[in-house]
Amino acid sequence: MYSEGMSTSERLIESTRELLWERGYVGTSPKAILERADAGQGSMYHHFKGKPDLALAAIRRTAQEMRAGAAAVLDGPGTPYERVEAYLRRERDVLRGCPIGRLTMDPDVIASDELRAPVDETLDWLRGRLAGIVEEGREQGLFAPSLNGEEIASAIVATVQGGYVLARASGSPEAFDAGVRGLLSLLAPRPA
Amino acid sequence: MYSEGMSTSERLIESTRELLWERGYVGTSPKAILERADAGQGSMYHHFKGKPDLALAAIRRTAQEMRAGAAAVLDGPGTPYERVEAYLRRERDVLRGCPIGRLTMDPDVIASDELRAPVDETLDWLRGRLAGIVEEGREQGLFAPSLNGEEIASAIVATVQGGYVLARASGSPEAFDAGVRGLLSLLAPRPA
DNA sequence: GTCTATATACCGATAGAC
DNA sequence: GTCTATCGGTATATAGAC
Repeated sequence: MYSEGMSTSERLIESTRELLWERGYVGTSPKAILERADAGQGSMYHHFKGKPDLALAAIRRTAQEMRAGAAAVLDGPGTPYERVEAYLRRERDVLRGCPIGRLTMDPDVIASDELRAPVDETLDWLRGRLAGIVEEGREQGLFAPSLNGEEIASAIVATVQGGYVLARASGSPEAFDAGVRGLLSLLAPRPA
Repeated sequence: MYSEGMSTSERLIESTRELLWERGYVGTSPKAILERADAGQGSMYHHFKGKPDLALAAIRRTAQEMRAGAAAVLDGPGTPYERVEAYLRRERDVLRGCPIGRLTMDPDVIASDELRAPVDETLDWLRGRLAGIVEEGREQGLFAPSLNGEEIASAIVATVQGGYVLARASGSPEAFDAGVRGLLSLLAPRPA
């Protein structure tokens, strides 16, 4: 399933990342992970303390990757509006949902401060980053002075996370795109 | 757990509704349902064909209830903006998440057209209802002519659904409320 | 580091007595 | 309608050989 150059522990983490994305924490069994990683029981319990420990490694890596991807867009060129737009219109595998956001619907993840931490930190970082960009745009007179950076940032991230919900419910990315277009139309910079 | 006047099949459905909300479909076992309903294996398989059949009854009822609750607010008095605001600011048990929306993160629900149908229909109905209200507001000159009812409606529902994600990630309703305030500030009617 | 064997509990369902 | 018994399979982990 993975390139030969990948260590067993790497294959375990990558398999876990995929399964957590597809099926969540509760829906992912060690057995399924081992089959996908082409590894035996012994390997998993040698490298990791158990399912929660392996999941934590997987979640941390996914969180890190998500941050890097978002940062690349948010640090890109353009006006604040253009950077927000680039983030919202960014190519996504919409029907697969957000590998980080979906974990918030997992009771065992929410019940564990350790597993929840990387999820919280990632979304919080994203909101903070967007809030700064919105504030920047407001100072430039691009956005109305009545807008609050933190609040708009929350609405932006929520629209994306909720867009996944709508898309998966309907089985089509259309609702996600509609929500993004709607938010962008509300956010459109005032004509100079 | 339930009033004595409730039939076994009613108790089974109610227990399933609670567990689906708390733990999702994958995370809910017949055993847990039976314990909560104070019923035996035999009762469940007498009244229902199995777990999917019972879950379907529970989901349909929850969907029906959610529609009725939303309709009560959306059909209420006030301008279109005020009705959208009433919907967004409506009291919610934010940290519990949406009992319908959360099902979209359940792989077994998404894999089954039958289980997914009530979820899809409910969110679709909600979007349609909100789209009508936004269109109404636009005709009244309350909202900019550039806005599209369907798109704004999608953004509204997505903000709510995504708000649950942010709240559950952080363990606090604050992010949900911030997103709602942000969206409302963007939507605020143009001064007449 | 990896393997196989083993363990206890639970999964979702069926059978048949009452 | 409800109960208990039973089923083959899986969940998550440990033990110990190699």
